[in-house]
Amino acid sequence: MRLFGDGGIGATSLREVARDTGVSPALIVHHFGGKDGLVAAVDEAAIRAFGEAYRDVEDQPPAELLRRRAEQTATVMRERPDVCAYLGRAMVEVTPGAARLFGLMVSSGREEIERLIEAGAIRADADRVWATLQHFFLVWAPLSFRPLLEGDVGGPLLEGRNLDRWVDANVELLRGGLYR
Amino acid sequence: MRLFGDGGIGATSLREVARDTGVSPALIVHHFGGKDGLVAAVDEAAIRAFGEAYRDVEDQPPAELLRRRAEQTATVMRERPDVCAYLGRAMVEVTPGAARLFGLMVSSGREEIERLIEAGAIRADADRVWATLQHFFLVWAPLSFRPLLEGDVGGPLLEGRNLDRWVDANVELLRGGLYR
DNA sequence: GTCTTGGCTGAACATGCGTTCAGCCGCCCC
DNA sequence: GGGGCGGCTGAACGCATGTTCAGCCAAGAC
Repeated sequence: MRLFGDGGIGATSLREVARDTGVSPALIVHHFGGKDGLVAAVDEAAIRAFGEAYRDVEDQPPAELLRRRAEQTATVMRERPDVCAYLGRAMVEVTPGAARLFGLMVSSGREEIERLIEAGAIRADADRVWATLQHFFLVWAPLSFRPLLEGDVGGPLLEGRNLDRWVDANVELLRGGLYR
Repeated sequence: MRLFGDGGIGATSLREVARDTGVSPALIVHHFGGKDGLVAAVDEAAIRAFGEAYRDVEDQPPAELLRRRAEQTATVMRERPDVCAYLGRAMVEVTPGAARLFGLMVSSGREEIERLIEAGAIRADADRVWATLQHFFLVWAPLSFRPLLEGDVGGPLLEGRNLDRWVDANVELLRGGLYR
């Protein structure tokens, strides 16, 4: 997961993984059936690790729910940067598991938005599809653009106190916009 | 550009490009000095094509400026989907040119945000760094996530009338938020 | 008509890839 | 203590990649 996340999935060879793990390439094939199998296993592990952060989040007031979601992602970033780096890559390399996860997040996000609109917590004239995607992008783009962020913005934008600032910025943007 | 945008830069071989163009792989090497040179040339062409859409946008009222930016990107998506597909890929594969472009967009976006804050058009307590990145993500994420969007959401989300909806959704989110 | 030039190619090269497979070797059962 | 077994490996395979290079061949100069 760490190697795939750092170097990209397609660009990381089985031999690299084997060398890093201290086993032979043949063993990886033996266990996982090939590189695709390995990717599928890593997908599953990453999705499980990420999904665990999203337990018991129901029944919160809308604004708090939003903050909770962002905070949970920030927590995963802090505690399992490898998982986040991997999922960010997997999303843009369109791993089967990542596509599944995306489908899940979009459809459940969509349902939640519908619910929030009905409850009057979100503007009724909001575009349901794009509102869902905006939520997704604001949370996930930092993961997928991480190499770019760290390479050019410079600082460790996705660590420490900066993550709190990121959560705050997202919550404030979604609550009240940026312009006045 | 089209092949790199569709299949990814690292995953598209020189031979594929040669076959599609009707020349020999050796000619590409002869002209561009190798695959890296070809990527650099495509980078430059894409950045130029994309940059041309951003001419003469100064001196607009803030809210209109925002809309103009989004509309210009939407226009490029409509007229040069190849450029957008390529740049979306280049951003996540961190091509040298894409990193340069990202640096440029972030620093100029940052300056603009400062200006808008001073002018009172943006909340003074906004986080300058993250506000810049939010703008960037909302505009660029659809480009980089395009394969995912089309694969899973289904429809041609980045075509026709959907692009207008995308622009509207972004403008409304940045102006007034989503929740109330 | 001949010569020169330069765009362009086919064939080959070294390298690295994912994968296969015969077989080693330490562990557990009898 | 001997025998079977399964985790694990080294070496090889076929293939695709980026790159090199000697040389073809049409076009322009004289």
